[in-house]
Amino acid sequence: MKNVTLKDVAMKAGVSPSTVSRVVSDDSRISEKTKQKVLKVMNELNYYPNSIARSLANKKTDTIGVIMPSYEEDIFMNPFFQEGLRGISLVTGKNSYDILIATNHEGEKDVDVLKRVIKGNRVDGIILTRSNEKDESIKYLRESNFPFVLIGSCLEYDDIPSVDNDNEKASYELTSLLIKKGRKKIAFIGGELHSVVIKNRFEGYKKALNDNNIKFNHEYLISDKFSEESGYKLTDKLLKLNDIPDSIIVADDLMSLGAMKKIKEEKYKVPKDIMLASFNNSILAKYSNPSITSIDINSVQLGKRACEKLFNILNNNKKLENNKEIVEYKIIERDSTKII
Amino acid sequence: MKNVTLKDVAMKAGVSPSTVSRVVSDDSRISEKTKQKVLKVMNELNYYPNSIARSLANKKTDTIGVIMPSYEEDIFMNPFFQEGLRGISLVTGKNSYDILIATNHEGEKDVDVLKRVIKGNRVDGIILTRSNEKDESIKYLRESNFPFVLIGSCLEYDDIPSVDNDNEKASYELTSLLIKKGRKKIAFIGGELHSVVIKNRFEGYKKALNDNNIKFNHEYLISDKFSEESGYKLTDKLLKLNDIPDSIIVADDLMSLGAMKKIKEEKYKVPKDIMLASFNNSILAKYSNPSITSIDINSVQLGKRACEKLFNILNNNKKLENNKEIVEYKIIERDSTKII
DNA sequence: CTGTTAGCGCCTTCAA
DNA sequence: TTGAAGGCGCTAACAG
Repeated sequence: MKNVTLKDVAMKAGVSPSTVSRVVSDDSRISEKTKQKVLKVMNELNYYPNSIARSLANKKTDTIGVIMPSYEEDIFMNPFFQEGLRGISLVTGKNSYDILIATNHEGEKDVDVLKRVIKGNRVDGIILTRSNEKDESIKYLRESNFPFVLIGSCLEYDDIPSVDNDNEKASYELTSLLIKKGRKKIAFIGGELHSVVIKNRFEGYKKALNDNNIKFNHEYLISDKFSEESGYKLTDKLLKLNDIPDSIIVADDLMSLGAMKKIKEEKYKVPKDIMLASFNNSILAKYSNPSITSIDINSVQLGKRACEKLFNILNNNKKLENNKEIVEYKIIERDSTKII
Repeated sequence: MKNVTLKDVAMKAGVSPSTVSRVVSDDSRISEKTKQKVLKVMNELNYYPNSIARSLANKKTDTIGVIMPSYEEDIFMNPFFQEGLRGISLVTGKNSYDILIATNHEGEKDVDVLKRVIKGNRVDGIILTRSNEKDESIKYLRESNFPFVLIGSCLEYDDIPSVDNDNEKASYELTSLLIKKGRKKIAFIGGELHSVVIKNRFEGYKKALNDNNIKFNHEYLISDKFSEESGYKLTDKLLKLNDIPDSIIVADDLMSLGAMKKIKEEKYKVPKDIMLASFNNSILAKYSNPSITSIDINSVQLGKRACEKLFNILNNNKKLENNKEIVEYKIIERDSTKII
């Protein structure tokens, strides 16, 4: 069963293909009468435009590419990405766009995926969902001048359109909260250190210590992968120090669950012996026992704003809006930092 | 800066376009020598094929469509979809495919999205991530004879290529577990009742009751949306009955957290007063307090197998393999059903 | 093994 | 307001 083409519609309606094309793309210069006639035939024939052919002709795909972690990475499962995707899909839907999730083909590095997708004309724009130090993808996108928005921040360039929380400030506040509660031996557990988010959070932590005349103890900074298991292992290290911390800032809820598990196993009490404060405020933090104080980073909003910004760029709505947009965070204080 | 085309490569290499095309598609009937020559030029010119043009010419997009819940639905946030997507992306990557997430454009119903994507030639195949009773999407896909695989089951047709757990059996086992522990007043909290998964799980529950000569109490079956909040509210209803249940089967971890919260608020003890057993075994179940017995449905595997099945269909690897594939589940028993 | 010739289905000048 | 013609970049016969 062959697909109905624009030509078929044209024939049956007794008009030229270009006329039908104009109806499809809602061109104004066309009489209401022929428009209705064509629409009727389109309906009768159950015609749908071939979007591949359209894309080829007008160089527009009505698709944006979202770069997620590759399936091998633990972080793929972080609720953050799902929430961000939800925000993005809300905006793409409103703009009649769809989303392409490019996956790493055999042997492809992240930049290769980008190149293939962009040079292959598969998308009109890109959303990056995270950033690393000296990020190759950002570098490539910037140099190729392809429309994109970063969820996160970029350390090297100042002209990257991006949406992010003020992670440094959030971390500063979170650390200050612990200090206010009388804690001085505050450790920091992070995910991969080349990740910009982690760097920012670490900076805020260090600054808070500094501003409160607490000297930074190198033993108290440890980091590894972004997983629950890694939270567990890192905490184990902390608890084996001669001078164990009285509180921990953890860069992600998932990791903090691992941390909590280890702390309990070693018979320490949260928050009495060790306070715990974390980031991302996924549902995990709320239902942990004790519940975990966490920074709500509003991931859905991050995705939403990133996508809106991308559409602004695509539509050339001048870049009057600031390149770097900040989404508000909120400290959700829970039992893990409440003195009882 | 115009993109380098196949033609440019052909000229510079001194061969015809078709020769270059053959190199791109790794056609066998071409001499190693010219192949190398062309590859060299492709490299020099930094050529990438325009995949839109390819698709138009050969009617193949190297993309599969994954139908997720729309952004308005609470269930969008269920970890299940993220895990399934991870499994899918593993397989698409291996097959050099990408994933299109079609979003509901303004005013589009679910079937409309399907039609647009399929008739628009945007994908080679579709993966449906859930199913409802009298599912319009399934009906449409089946009738249009478009390659697709369902993660889940279909009640109406027997010839739908699908991958699913044996949810009825799983639920039967879970219920039997509670019965074995001496519970007789077992309630069932489900998500939307038109969802096939819920129906299956409910059937298993009922069958287990039946086989154990426990009469099914209609007051003990309640259901609503697939959210934490709905779990909370539904449990509230249960606890207001004259004869409150001594255990609850909950159709999803997220809901069971809501249930747990309500139970605690009303000062009942889990598992002593009320046992709780749930489905999906997301990390939430593990870290709840008390931890929740849950069925591990192996979502990543569901996604993976669904995608592999889809590729089998696309490659005409005869349908020798059974249409309905079952992925094993596992009961993970935790504190919420352990008598202490 | 390689080149030539037509399209794939649509959009976009340009002319009428 | 409409139609004709050419082209988007690539592939698929068909020759040779």
